[in-house]
Amino acid sequence: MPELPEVETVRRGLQERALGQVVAQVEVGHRGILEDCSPEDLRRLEGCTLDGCDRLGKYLLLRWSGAPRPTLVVHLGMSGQLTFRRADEEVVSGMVRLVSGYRKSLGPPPLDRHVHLRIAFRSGGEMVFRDPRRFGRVLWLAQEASTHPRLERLGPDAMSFSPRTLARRLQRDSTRDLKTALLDQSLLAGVGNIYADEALHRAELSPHREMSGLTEGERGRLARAVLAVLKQGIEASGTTFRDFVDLEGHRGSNAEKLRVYGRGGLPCLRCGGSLLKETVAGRGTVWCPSCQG
DNA sequence: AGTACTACCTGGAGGC
DNA sequence: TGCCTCCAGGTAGTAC
Repeated sequence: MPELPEVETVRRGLQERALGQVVAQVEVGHRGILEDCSPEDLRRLEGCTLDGCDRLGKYLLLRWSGAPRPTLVVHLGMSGQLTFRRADEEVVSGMVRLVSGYRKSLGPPPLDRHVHLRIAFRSGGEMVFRDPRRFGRVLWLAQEASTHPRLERLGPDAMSFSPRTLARRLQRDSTRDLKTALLDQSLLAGVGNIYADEALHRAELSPHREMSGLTEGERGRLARAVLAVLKQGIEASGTTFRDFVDLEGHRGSNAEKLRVYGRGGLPCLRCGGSLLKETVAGRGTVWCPSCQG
């Protein structure tokens, strides 16, 4: 379930490893992941150079040189994996490994049924988007200045806030419960189910409380908690429960740091009470009724 | 207008 | 062992 820290992990990988790559060939597998664009649109990337990689909430924005400077927008959905390997690397069990002795590509193998986009580079490397559950999406912005309804709906990126400005932002919410508000990408972009639960636990606030009913102190606590859990997730290269991997196929290490998500029925690590798992805002939610008030 | 709920999708886990 | 059912969740669309 890639949320802001997982997407940021992939972005940093692209920044370090894939900038400057020139596209040789674009292949599309399942075209259902394409939104408002066609395989023919994506093939216009051929000859373009990857020269920037930004992130907005859970969306990756891959900027390419060459007029009119197209942007490829990628959302990893639930199970999406974006990986890159150089010509002198191979993929073993999903992980990118250096191969001894440079081996020129013998031509790409057929796409596995979960690979929906493969971008081969002139260097012999390639970038692959794989997504078994197909909740992921790829959007195509033909020009630098163009945008997309999905991006226009997003609020400010969660990591763009200071604790104080985030607390002020949260104050604008109405009577919705905290869990619902944190998941609303138009309020702030990037928080998903895992980090919402972690933030609420850290802030010692019940997911059922109303945002508009928080005291100023509680809102400040929540804002600091949101930023802290996201920061911790980024530092651990993301949370891998099942599918998430970074650009090189490595799992993130934040799962072992989670204090509530996936721990329903187990003792609370803060007070020892039993963690409750229930459905809030239509999502599995784990929290501690004895210390989250 | 603002809010709430459901469909989409597949692999893995658990039950029998 | 094998088959069936259920569950996970981000987003858009629909219903209210």
